[in-house]
Amino acid sequence: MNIRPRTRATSFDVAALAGVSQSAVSRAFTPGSSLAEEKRLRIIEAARKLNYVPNSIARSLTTQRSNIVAVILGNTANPFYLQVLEAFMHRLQAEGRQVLTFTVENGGESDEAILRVLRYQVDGVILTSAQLSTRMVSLCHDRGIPVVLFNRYIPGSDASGVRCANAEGGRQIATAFLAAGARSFAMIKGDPKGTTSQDRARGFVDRLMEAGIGRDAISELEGHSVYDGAHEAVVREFRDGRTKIPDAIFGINDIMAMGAMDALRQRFSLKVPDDVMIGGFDDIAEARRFPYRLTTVRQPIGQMVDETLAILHLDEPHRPIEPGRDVVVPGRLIWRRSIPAPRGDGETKGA
Amino acid sequence: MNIRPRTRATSFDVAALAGVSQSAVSRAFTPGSSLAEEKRLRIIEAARKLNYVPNSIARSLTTQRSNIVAVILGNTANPFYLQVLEAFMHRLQAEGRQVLTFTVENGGESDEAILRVLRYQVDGVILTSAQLSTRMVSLCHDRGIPVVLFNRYIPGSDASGVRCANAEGGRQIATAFLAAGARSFAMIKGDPKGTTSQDRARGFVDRLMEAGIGRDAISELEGHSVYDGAHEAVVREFRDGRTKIPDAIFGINDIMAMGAMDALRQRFSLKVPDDVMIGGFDDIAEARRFPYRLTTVRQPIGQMVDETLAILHLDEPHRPIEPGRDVVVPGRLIWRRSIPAPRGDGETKGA
DNA sequence: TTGAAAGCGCTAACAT
DNA sequence: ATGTTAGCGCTTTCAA
Repeated sequence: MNIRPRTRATSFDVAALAGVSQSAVSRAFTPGSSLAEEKRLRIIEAARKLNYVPNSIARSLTTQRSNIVAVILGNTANPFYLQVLEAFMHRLQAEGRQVLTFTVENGGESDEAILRVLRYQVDGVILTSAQLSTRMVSLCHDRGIPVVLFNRYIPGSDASGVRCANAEGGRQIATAFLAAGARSFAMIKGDPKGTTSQDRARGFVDRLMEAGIGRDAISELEGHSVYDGAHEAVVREFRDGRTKIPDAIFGINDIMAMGAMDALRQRFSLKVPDDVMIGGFDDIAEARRFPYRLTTVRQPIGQMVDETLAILHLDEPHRPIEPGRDVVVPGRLIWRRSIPAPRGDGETKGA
Repeated sequence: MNIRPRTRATSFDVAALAGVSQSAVSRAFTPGSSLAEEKRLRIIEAARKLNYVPNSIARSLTTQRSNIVAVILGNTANPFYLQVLEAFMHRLQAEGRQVLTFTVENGGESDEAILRVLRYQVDGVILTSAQLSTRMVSLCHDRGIPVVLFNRYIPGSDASGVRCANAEGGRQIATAFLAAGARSFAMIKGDPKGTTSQDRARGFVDRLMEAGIGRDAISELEGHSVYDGAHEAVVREFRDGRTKIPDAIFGINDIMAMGAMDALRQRFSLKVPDDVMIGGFDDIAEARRFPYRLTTVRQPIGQMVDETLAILHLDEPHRPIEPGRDVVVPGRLIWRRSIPAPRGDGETKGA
């Protein structure tokens, strides 16, 4: 407590104090390396005395592995992605890896972010809800850094992606609406450049049209993937009273469904689901709460995270990067209160 | 596109291609270093051809600066801290720094997290809502790494902290309740080890007692700083009908106020503010929305982030670390609907 | 302005 | 099992 070293102890300092060679110190901190137990203990003790902490930066320089994974977030306004970030942090931390976090504008280009994380020799890059040029993908792949898109895919790209069965999910919501008797619809779409929004909308519309619903009975609003965007879109669309409020509204993601729901109640004093039914997608924690109790398609975050990490194969750095895999996992419809349940089966577990 | 280098180009490769020395390449990527403009251009061009990206890991090894700041999150279930993380990411990214993110159990020990980020030679550590042993603080300070606690302080500790005027905020909520005519109260407290919760509660109680309210008219619930915790605490407390529901409930933070509000409405069919009034703290985005419209004390996140970064003084690595500063910034009461406004001034801007 | 050379703290052959 | 040594890719004196 008295002396302030002012400078960090190195493995040499520890070696000197413990009376061993520097490489012994290195070995003492490398699980699985051969070192006499007695010696290891002596080294650990010396290290403790000197407040020695191994320098991972130096380590990375020689091993060519940083143990750092970059997570680039494209839409922090959507709690879903924060939940995803949390899941990645937990998993990666448990494996002894570090997470370097980045945000880019909602749905914006992540090229600059990639360039920056590349400098830090990250072992892998995870991208959520952000655009990515193919040039950046090959830049990463050329240096042996796998890139995986979470909840996105770029057709024909070298980058792999993990996503939910979006079109199928859209269909599920459509089916639920139909079962509840809806005949006119609106959907609030998100980022027009993102495949996620497109796919969900496509599945939704396809299913409706299969049921004989006309295209003109399905209107489209732009909510820009955020709460306020959906809120404003709804107010704007129905404010003048000339546009009839549809029987059912599909928010392409929960946060927009919530924005729409609040707008409907606040500005038009409508009841959900009595006056309008609403469906969402994601199953974020917020949407499960009392004021919303949103019927939605749950994205299995845990499973998607697992798949993402599997593609990254951080443990086997030398395994070649598999190009352009597109892993899709099924979502699950969670019945809550925002769509009347067909045969009164009410709220499913998970509410 | 044809050749896959399989190995990253180094400054030597670039130097060779550009016909200059390796140090020239280094200078070309170091703003402010003296290098003929013509040469710099040639180097940049060669670098582009080789897809060269400077290796920050190697750079850090010599400069002893990593340009990485660690953010350790102690309660990711509270959106407030995610908002804080976002703010830090924005600010730090804009300055060209990287953010290494960590989560620890809600209110848990962050010692292990510190040890891990220390290995990466981070330039500074920001801690939100987590406990920290004084030993870790000196470990960091001894190596010249400043630590600052966000929204927390440890009396007598060497670690600096930035926080809101918590006690004063608690007083403001109490004053608002009193003005609205409340005479019986409950407060939902968070992490009992955290000073934040304690301070807010203290200010709240002090103010009430000054107004002649008896200590027995103020009950205390434990909400563990999370939505569900507050929800359950409220249900548990009032379920049997023997405990009278108070006039006003203070959620020590917004997310708990929301949980309480939902419990009151869902389980006891109570109206807010007609039957119970509710006050919060933080002013998170969720609490501003239609179903909640919570009257709360806004924490000026931007200002707090500024103060935090000022203490970190990342630009002047050699300036000594100022020990144990405790910066407190004032919060502001935001009137919304969960407490009846005294003279009908209703919703303040920011609703 | 430019290049040569000495490290930064560590790992990993290699030799013992 | 342990020590010696040669780098990892960069920055930074120091000379020229």
